[in-house]
This record gives sequence, C-alpha cells and structure tokens, in this order.
Amino acid sequence: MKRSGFAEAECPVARALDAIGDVWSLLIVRDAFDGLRRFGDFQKNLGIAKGMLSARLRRLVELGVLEPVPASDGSAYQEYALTKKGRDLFPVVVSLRQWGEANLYARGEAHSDLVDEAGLPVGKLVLPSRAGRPLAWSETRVRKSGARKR
Amino acid sequence: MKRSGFAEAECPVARALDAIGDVWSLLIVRDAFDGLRRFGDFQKNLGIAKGMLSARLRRLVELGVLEPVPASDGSAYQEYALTKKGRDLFPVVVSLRQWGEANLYARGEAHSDLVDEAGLPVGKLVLPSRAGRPLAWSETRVRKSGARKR
DNA sequence: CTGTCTAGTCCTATTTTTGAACCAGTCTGG
DNA sequence: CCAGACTGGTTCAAAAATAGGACTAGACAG
Repeated sequence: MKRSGFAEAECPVARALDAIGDVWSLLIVRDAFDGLRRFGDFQKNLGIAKGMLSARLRRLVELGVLEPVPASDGSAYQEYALTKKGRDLFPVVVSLRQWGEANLYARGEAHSDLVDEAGLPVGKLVLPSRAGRPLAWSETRVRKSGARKR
Repeated sequence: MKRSGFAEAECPVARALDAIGDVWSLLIVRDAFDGLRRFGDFQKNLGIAKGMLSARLRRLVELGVLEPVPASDGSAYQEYALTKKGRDLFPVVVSLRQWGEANLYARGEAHSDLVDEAGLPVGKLVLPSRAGRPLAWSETRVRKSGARKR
C-alpha cells in the first residue's frame, strides 16, 4: 500500500515536495529549462543512473510536468518537453538558484548566472502583497485550511 | 570518499539541492517558518523518525540554516532557530507552496493559505529584471560561469 | 525521591539508489 | 542493404538511505 507520503497533505508545500521534492526531479526540470529534451542528454549531463532517469521521467510525465513529444529533428526518437505545469516550476528553480548563489559560494568563486535578454543579471524574487507592496517573511503567516471558495 | 553529490557544482541550483534538496529538510524549514523550534514539535508535526530528524537537524545546523539556542521559556532545553541563511529560504518554500496550490489541488479542495498581516492572500512571486520589469522564463537564460566579480 | 517528559542514540528490517550488463529498435557510412 | 554504432530503455545485484522501535540520560513536577 505504498504509504510514502504527503500526496494528500493539506499543506501545499508538503504536496509539492511529495511530487517533485527530490534532487533528481528538480535537476531534470532545471535542465529542461536549459533546453535539454532527450533521454540521453539528461543522462549525460546529470550522470544519473539510467534506471533512475527512466523512473523519474516516467513520474514527471505522469504528473504532467513533462510531456513526451516527437523529436524536433524529425528522427523517430522521442523528446520530453515542459508542460505549463512544468514551466510553472520556474520560480522554484530560480529561488533555489538565488539561495545557492547567495549562501553556498565563497567570495569570487565561479558560478553560472541567470540573466535577461540583454545579458543583465536578474533581480531577486519578490513576494508582493495583493496591493503590490513587497512582503518580508515576518509580514506573512499561514492560514490553515480555508476552503471558503465555492 | 562520500561521492554523494553536487556540493562542488558550478550550478547554484545543484549546490542548493545538495544542501537542502530533500523532503525532510525542507519540511523542517517550512515548520520553522511556522514558528516550530523544538525537537519534539518537529517530530510530532512531521511524523518523522527520530533518528532521521536528529540527523537532519544536525546537518541544518552544520550548514548554518538553523542554530541551536537556549529555550525561550527558560527551561534547560534547547531550541532550533532559523538563521539569516535559513530565513533566506523563504522564497524557496513560498515557490513550492504556490506551485502546489496552483497545480496539485482539485477545485475547491482545502489547503492552507499564505496571507499578509491584514489577512489578504499574497500575490505570486515575481522575478524582476534589473530595471524592475517582471520577467518570464522565456526572457531569461543561464550564462555559464562568470567570475568576473572580484 | 519517583515518575514522566524531552531529546536524543542505536539497532534491525525495509526501501531506494547505484552501477553495470544487457537488449531491441534506429540511424549511418560504405 | 548490411555492419556497426547510437538511442532509449530494462533488469539485477550490491550498496546506501530510511523507517520505526527499543533504549537511555538528563530535566522537571509533585
């Protein structure tokens, strides 16, 4: 009866982690944002065991994060493309990136950078209030289970 | 030689995941944002095995995400408080929350909500350009390893 | 003091992940 | 059009991580 997890949790953080909260899944998604689409590319780039990759891709497809599409180069092979749900993970990957940049590198140590089309580094993620004012952690709280909608 | 991971990766996403990219660590951090501070509270709330929790807390303290502090109620026990580095994970937790909310619940299904001090739901995380304009995924790219910053 | 609570450690059984070998279709060069 | 290489997997054994329960030392309350 596989009682692994948090798939039914009321907390969206727990549910999200249950779905994609493992290193390989998130690295696959990161690579997908970088334009990788094929089994072999993911495997080569990540150095992941093929069985793991196979299982993870299957899971991500089941979840609707990736979808299998015919190869863009006309060959008979298949590619994996991000769906809307997958593209929605962009802030997750960016937040990890920004935390890593800010907290895990020695001064001057080399790391890749996220830049805009002009090549300028992007700013930090901002959490706006309904009114558009940036909110700090201490100005927020979690309200338990409101289902008032409908 | 513990070749576990990505601790030396050039990509900040990989490094971040190596540090805190597992379900328990992130749930502990989420609970810490919710105000939990004691071993027993985490253990009760998460249902995590005590050995696991012990190991995870030790790791998070080593990493500088949490720090042990004397109990706030004057007892001889110890508490775990978020450091600056830990509070910096706020966008990571929020991005997971928002993705989960938007993609993992059926219409009308109950879930907790992140609200501001007035009780209003917060907006979505925004990635601004240097100039302050919100950027979509497709308007960004990753530039490999720039260390030019002295 | 005694019993209970907190915050762990330690051990075993189970599950997950790794890594290597294997295999069936696809493509490519000659 | 055939041989060999490449792609995208599957399978299996061994190694590593995790779960869960028993146990314990110090704190605290009565």
